[in-house]
Amino acid sequence: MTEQNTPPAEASPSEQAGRFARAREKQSMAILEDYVEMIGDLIALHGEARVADIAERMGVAHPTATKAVARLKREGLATSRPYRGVFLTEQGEELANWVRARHRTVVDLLVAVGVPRDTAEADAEGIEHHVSRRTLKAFEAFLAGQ
Amino acid sequence: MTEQNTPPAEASPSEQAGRFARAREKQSMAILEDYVEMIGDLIALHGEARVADIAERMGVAHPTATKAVARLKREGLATSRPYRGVFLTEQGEELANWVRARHRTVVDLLVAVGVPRDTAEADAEGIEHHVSRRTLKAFEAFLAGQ
DNA sequence: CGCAAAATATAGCCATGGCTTCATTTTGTG
DNA sequence: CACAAAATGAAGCCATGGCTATATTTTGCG
Repeated sequence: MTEQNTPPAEASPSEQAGRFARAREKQSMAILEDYVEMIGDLIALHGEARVADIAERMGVAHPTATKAVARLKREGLATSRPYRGVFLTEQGEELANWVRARHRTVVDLLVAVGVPRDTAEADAEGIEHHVSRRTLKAFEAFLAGQ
Repeated sequence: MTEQNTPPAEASPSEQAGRFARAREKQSMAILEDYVEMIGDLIALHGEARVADIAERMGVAHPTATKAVARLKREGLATSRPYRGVFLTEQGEELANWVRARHRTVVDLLVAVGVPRDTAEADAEGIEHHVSRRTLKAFEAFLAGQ
């Protein structure tokens, strides 16, 4: 027994089920978002995104990055030709910009409430994907009122 | 073009790779944590956790819940006998308490920075799994200093 | 007490996102 | 300019976490 916690109370089963379902949906977007942002960064940095660089920075083997790119293409977020670099479609670029902005806001908020910068960067990598527009708005307002 | 964002800059490739790898690890713990917390809640509420209830509240089909329970047993977090309810081991209970406390803290922090309560509840379901101990400490300190 | 309904388990399918291994194409250098 | 090294692609494996469909066991009620 570590602590005494307030027992449940909570919401109705179906409400709760919906929350979990939505959290799972967001998770399926998360990897897509990560790759899109990464590709955007690499293009900004090197003029193009090579599969090898994507893989290295995502911390995965290249075939994994290749598969991810295939999925991005299927979703209309990226384009590529065999043995050439990867590029973002307009839609992909928009998503990358949005994701990058959200990432910054999340990090800034964490720092604003006292989280050390490097911890904030690390945690934001997972947190950001679950921050809804509503919550993001609240974060922005809070930061503005600092 | 939606916005002009600061280009990358960022951290070294290997640092970044490490962050993504860690975020992925946390993700693999997330579902485990969700189920453990849910089982703890149901036991507090009904004296036992039935597979059917777990499935309903998690918003999944029962075989999915059964599989999850099997994994929890493998990990030493839960026990069960065929056609009987599911219970937590001591380790499972500790985890459930910790997870529940973290969830509350995350919701409270979101509310404290201006997120509407129901949005906070929903987003917390995904966010909480990526909140490190360090960040949690910062959240607690911030809430205490309100 | 027996039997139908409800709960649980089992089997087998699918997609995802990792991986390794091997083939192919590009690249750059001697 | 040829060829080795590097980059990319293709194939196939594994675990996870969903699902449906089908068996089995418990349970509760007439």
